[in-house]
Amino acid sequence: MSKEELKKVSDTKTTKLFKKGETIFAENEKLNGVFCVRNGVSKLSKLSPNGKDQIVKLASKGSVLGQRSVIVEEISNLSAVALNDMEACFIPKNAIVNTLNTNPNFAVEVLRHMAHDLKEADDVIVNMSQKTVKQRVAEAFIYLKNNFGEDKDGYLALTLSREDIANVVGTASESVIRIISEFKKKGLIKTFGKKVAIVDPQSLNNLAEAL
Amino acid sequence: MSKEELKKVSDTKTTKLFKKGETIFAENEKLNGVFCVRNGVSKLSKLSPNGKDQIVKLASKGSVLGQRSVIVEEISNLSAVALNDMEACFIPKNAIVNTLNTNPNFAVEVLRHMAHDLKEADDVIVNMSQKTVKQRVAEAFIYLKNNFGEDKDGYLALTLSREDIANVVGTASESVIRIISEFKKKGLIKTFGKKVAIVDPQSLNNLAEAL
DNA sequence: TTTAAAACCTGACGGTTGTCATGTTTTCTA
DNA sequence: TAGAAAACATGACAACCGTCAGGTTTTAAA
Repeated sequence: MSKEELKKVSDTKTTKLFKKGETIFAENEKLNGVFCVRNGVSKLSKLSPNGKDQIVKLASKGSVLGQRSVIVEEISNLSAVALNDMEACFIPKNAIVNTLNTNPNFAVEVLRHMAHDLKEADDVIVNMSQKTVKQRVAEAFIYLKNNFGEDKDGYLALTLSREDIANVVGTASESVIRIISEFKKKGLIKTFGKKVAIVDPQSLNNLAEAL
Repeated sequence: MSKEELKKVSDTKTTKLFKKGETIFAENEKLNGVFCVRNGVSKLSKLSPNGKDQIVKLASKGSVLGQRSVIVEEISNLSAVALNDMEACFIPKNAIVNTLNTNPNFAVEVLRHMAHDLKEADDVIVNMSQKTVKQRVAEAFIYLKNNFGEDKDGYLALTLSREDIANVVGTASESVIRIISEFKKKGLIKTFGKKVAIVDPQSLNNLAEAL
């Protein structure tokens, strides 16, 4: 959703706060508006029949949550949970729908945004189905670095639990833990508590791309 | 893309024919329009770094190919290949873009369609990352039945090669072959040449859903 | 119709990965 | 701050699955 267009609407709205771990909306919930992330990061996930939670996307500042469901007027297919303390503003459904129907530019902006998401989703499908767990973990670290950056000591700015990493990558947390300690032994990454820092980006990338 | 809206445009266009196996467009190709499928089925796939082709979507009558890339004005992220003899009409880029910018209804229709694709993609991500190969093969057969139907003898109307099934499911063709013969032994399916018929939909479904 | 190529099938085998079990460390909260 | 709960870590083990290697059958082309 376009930042400029949204600003018009969102600036008139008050900001909601969500604490770490708090649910913004659940799967199969009827949404009567979207949430625009101002601060913090949210995980969008879907429960699979085997009882595990698959994280489909990590949404940070500038992302809009729930737009898909609002547009097609369906209950949500994903749940959104705060990974750290978050600020988000709520935009009611009718504000969105009205603007969509009257302002072609807005519709096209939203369309562009969704087209981007769709491409990303295609890439995820290919990665999930063609790469090994080890490659996917390597890729996840690269993704976290590229999208959320590093802190002043070089550690990934977004710290995920081993469990959450497992849910991004689609594996068991034990496997993630094992792979992390393997990467450490090989000098690809280092850790401090839950924090992870990429030490050898080149080798990590080669591993992820199967070179 | 909305069938009504598209009809206006597409009815003025001539139909192109593609033979089985023919490429409609390749990955990383610049598209100057979209293809609207009139007849036949196309596979949309993406080459993964390990050299395997991942089929992301099967598109049949009514589907539009290439709209994502045209809308965001990027080269295509997928390739489209005919699985059987196809009829498709070509709609040039500017016709799409013009209508998008002037007709909000059209934009919203396209948006709805893309939102649907996005939800489907999310589901595929969950399936790929959380289910076993066996479950995914079972699900693929159910999908083929629900989306393309059966012929008069009860065989799936769309016949895929073992290789293509493997590329849908994200595995090796040998694994697909082995799983097919296992399903046959268990009385879940039967085959005649390359053709597959679902014999026990209930059990097949239970298997796919991990019940 | 003959022949080559492609698709299909099966077996063997080893690496990968999920599960269970158990122990340690960290985090949360009363 | 003590105790409980959650998260992290590691080992053992079996099932899963990809790969290789060798066949057979089907398809397509000469």
